[in-house]
Amino acid sequence: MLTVDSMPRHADPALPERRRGQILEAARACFRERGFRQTTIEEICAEARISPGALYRYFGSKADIVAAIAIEARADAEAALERLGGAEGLIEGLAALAHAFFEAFDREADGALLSDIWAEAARDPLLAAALQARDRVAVGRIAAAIERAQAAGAAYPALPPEDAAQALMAALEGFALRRALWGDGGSGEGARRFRALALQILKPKR
Amino acid sequence: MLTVDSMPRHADPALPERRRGQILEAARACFRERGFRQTTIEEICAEARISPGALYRYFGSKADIVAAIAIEARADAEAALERLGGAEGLIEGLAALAHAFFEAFDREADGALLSDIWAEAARDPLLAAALQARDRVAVGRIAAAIERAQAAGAAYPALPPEDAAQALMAALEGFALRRALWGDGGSGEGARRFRALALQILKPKR
DNA sequence: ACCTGAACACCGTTCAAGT
DNA sequence: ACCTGAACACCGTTCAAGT
Repeated sequence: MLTVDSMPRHADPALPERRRGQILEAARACFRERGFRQTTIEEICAEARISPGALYRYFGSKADIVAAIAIEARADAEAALERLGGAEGLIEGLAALAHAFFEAFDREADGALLSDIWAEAARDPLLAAALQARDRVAVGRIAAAIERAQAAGAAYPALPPEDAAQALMAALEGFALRRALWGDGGSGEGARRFRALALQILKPKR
Repeated sequence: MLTVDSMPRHADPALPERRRGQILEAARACFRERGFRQTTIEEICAEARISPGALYRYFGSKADIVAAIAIEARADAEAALERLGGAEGLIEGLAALAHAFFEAFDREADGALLSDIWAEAARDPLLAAALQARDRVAVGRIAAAIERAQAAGAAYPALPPEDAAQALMAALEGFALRRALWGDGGSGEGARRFRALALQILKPKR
């Protein structure tokens, strides 16, 4: 016989999102501690106080978990894109983007996350597409900012804005990788180098 | 009783090198077919016609095998560094380097090898150091070529030669990654972009 | 000295059973 | 509806035994 208490209830609609957050939080803690490959699902489960079976209800695979973390980290960094004005703010804005980019990956894990996500993307077309989509937004924003600066007479790249933006993003990732692999330059060094490059590419010829 | 035939013989001193080559060859074939992570040691052994026990006599781990392949691939690409003259040959030489770099990784495996090696290096300090050593040579050679070009009046980067060289290598790796992850541009496209960037960084101001 | 291949160890993932 | 945790599957690596 059904009592009020035994009546079927609707599931808490916020549960999935909460669980995902709980798992990502735990995973981030573990990755920071031991790196992506050395942490086991079991460890993430222990940290999240959840069973493997439950975890796999919310993420399809271990790779999905890293993907989610890496995409969030990039999103954080790319918030700096919103503040990208044209004209004189351009170089400073790009330097801030670089700074945010490096910071985000330093914070979320050691830099290993950066290369792990690329390795993962190389064999997961869905992840590759997700990264590409973010990249396109970034390149588009930077190119637009360059065009605004050009219109204001504050930048004269010989490269088309789109190509310049592509080169800047490629270099940004290259610098980030160097930083991750061999701690190239302390905290501000990568950002300083990136800034110098941006200046060289974008500043007006005399 | 010892007969001549049963007397201990000196081992073939060339055997280790031959075995390593045989294993690397087999591994390259497998990686090209299926990518690094999907190929198992067992498959490499089958391709090399050798047992797991024998394989582990010549390589300490699966990661060591990838490392050896990646370092060879880089060495191939960097042969272009030797041909890096100063003055007007500079830009063309850099374009050739980029071309060789992309080619080498296209050939050895899909581009996944590029990101796999970075991911591996992020947790293997020995590999990271080996890559860094190669990188330092490359940066040094490029910087020297820039200085020669400057002395000849053919290049006037506002950046110090060393910084310009670092930026070029970072961008080269960034372009290579884009290429690997989302096939950015066909065969010549990455090299073309890199060339345009080098020109922008290095060419004299008017 | 060099090799074989069965056994081991270690995870990522699944699934039958619980509430 | 959501969860548990034991079992499974798959590989990288080792090692006792062979030649």
